[in-house]
Amino acid sequence: MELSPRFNFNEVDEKWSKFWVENNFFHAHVDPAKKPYAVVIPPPNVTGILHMGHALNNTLQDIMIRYKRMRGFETLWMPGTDHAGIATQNVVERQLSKEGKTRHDVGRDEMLRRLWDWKKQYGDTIINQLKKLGASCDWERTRFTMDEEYSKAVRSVFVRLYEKGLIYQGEYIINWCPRCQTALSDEEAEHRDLQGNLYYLRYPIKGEENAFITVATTRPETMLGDTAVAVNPKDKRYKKYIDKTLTLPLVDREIKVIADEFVDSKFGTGAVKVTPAHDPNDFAMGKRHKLEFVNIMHPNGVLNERAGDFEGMDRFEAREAVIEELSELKLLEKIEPHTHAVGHCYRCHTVVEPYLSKQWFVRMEPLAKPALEAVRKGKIKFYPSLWTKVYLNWMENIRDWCISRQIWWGHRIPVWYCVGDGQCKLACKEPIVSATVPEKCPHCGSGNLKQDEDVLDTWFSSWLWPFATFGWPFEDKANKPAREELAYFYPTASLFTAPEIIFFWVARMIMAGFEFMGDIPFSDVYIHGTVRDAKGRKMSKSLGNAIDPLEIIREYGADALRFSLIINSGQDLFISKEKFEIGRNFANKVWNASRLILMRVSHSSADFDLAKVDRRALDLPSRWIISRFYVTLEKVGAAVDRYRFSEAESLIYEFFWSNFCDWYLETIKDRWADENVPKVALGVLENSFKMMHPFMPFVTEELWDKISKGKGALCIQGWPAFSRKLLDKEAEKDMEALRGVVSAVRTVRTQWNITSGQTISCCFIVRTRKDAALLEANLVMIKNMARLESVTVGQTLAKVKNAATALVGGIKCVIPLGGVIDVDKEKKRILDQAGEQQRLLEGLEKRLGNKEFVKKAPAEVVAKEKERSAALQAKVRELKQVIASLE
RNA sequence: GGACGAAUAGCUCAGCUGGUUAGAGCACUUGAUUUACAUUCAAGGGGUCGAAGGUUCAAAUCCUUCUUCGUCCACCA
Repeated sequence: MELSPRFNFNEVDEKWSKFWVENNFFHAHVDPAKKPYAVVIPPPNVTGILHMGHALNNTLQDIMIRYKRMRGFETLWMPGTDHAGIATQNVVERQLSKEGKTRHDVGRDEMLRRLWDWKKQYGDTIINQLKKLGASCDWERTRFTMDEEYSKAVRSVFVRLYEKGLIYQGEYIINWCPRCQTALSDEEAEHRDLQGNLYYLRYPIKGEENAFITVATTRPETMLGDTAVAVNPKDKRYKKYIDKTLTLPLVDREIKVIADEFVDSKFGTGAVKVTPAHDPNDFAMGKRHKLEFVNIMHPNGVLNERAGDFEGMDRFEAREAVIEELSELKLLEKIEPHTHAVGHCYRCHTVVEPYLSKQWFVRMEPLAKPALEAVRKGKIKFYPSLWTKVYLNWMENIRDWCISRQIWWGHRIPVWYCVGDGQCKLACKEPIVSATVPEKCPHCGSGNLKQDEDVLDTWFSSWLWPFATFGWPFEDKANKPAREELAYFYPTASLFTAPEIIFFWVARMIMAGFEFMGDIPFSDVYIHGTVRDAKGRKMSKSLGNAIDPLEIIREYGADALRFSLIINSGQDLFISKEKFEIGRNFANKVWNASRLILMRVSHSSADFDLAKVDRRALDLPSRWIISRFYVTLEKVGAAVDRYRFSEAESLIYEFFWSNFCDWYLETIKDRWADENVPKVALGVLENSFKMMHPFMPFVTEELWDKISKGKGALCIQGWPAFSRKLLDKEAEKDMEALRGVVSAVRTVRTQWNITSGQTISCCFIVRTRKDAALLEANLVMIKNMARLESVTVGQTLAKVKNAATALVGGIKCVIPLGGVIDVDKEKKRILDQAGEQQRLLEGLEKRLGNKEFVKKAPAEVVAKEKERSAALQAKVRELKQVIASLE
């Protein structure tokens, strides 16, 4: 069979991703004979296009899922997308604005129609891209957070929590995005340090000439909504002013000086302006002191009628204007530069406004309790474990969750208000909370009901993902199979996500799991690093530093993308395009090694069972490579089990490239006619495909298909079985010795600048029969690997003039070089070597002479050191003799 | 302000429970190639393991302090 000299991933990738899906290999079902292993995908936004973060996240999941599938688990990888309320609405609003319209121009129904159209047209984009990556999801189950069934779960959860008293409505200061014109949760407001100013404003004291209290603020425009000035009751400077009346400049409102412990006397002037409607702390103070709440702003950030002359100005415009006017009135004392953290909308990056409005909230403390316990007691484990503390710290200080959003794309809040038809009584003011559309008001019977305008936070649906994707709460009683599936696969096994998602999603899923399923949603949480550019900046479209994974797939192949990402994924990844060469080169190496074997080996050799072969019939390199394979297999499995994916790949890389290709395949080059050699080569290759498949599914499936046709698809093969008996310690040790000998000869070759045209011979001088036998048995291999013309093995120290020498273990290589050798140079080299060994020996002997060491160190350490010392002594002796022979 | 992490070759990092002469990839130098692969092979140079103390027979590894970076959280107006 002919293979091209390059791995043409372009011809291969699509073929297999189609093949896997068409053959339904990834469809999971209840199988009592198998253990379940389920992972739910972090649902990407429907607006999403695959970026490096997705590529990393999904490759990790795919490795684990493919690995577990091969290990005999019934694996389910549940895919789907998230409706991403604000993000999606923003996308469609941008389309609208190209037509010169806003969502309010077209109205809610038309806007929703457009949103669904958009979803139908583009919503599968990222799903298709995940298929290109090789993700082995159960695609039949692909869910969307706004599927009808899923939406039922969301409404049901709202009603349940409301009935439990865990959902309430109230007027509070929330994070408001004036551009999106919606409330945001605390997590959705991203704090960034901004260079701003601290403005010192003077508020005149009523009835006193030229007397002021100076307050400091970063947002001077909010002074228009001030309803008090607060000082610390212990602050001696201000004691006399407490309860005095001030005149609020520009709006001429009379406000009181109040005393509140919250005020930090050391900051600013020690006196704080209090704006209860525009600042969370002031809001609390306002409640404590029963102050008036003056809202000076429209939802779009433009000042309203309460702002007097400033009405109609944007908040930042007003800031300038207020300062200018106060300055003219000589009421601006000074301006100091001041850096402080300012919240930004996580979707559009507009500066968030603390804004007073009526919203729905979830009471989190009761939900957090079991979720905290589960992690504290280790029922849920984080990998790496350091994230445990981050999680616990947040959960211990959890605050209520604002879940209403003033947008249209999402799950509409299942609350209705009785508008009444004349006969309405007081009771009808109670909202009607119902999972289904109520027909009439339960109090007055009126059918004139109006649903709450708001929708729910996107995360209020995604926190149900691990069970709502199965069809929970199964209101359709006939849906028995789905119930069984949930019972079988829940709790799921592992969750793979990025650190910034811990609060948004992971913590909330754990809470929902306990609240609605009475159990953890998953037992392991693997937190992977962030993908950054070579300079360490986050990859982002706006920075223009993003590398498109699809471009890498086109140019280097999906396996190259996957392999390169994972081998760099120990912590945060610093990625540039060249980083993907390692994966491309490795996939190509796998391809070419297979090509070599295919060119020499007939397919009948494929039935060779590595695990059952009689080792005694094999040559040393074959025994060695089989043992190396099993050592690697065991370590790779252990690494994946511990979520150490980059380590697993390094092991594979080292084994396949440095051991199998560079040594084994090289040693057998002239021995394809031997009985066992082709079988071992093919056997190791086939088993390597299995071991490598979770990491590089495409190239391995392609090669498996070429080499092992008839055994079925590689992706559903069993993981090679391991047992200690398959290891061959002796072969490993012997082969290491011979590799050292070969390397030593090669070094001498390079050092003496011996080109390939020149043939040299080597004499090995050994002390033990065992070494002699080892060399004799492998002379051909050594000759080939070290490119030697002739080799002899002797047991006496030959006195050879003009010879380069090298010592490996107990074996001395003597290479007569005739005229090429510069005796002085060689002498110096040997002397240097001897000096170094001597130093090592002295250090060792000092340690061995230390009674404490001999007494306290573990016996095997002492034994090892003694052995080493003996070997070093022999070596030093040898080197001295070599020098003598050069005299 | 709090919490957590990192510092090892020019660069990116591994080094897990203290125990051979601290490793890998990239980059660099030199050489090889009618041979499966130049997306290759071989050989080499390059390290006071951030600093200072301490514990120990033994420290890159454990402890303390410091320095420098990073991440997350937080209402200092």
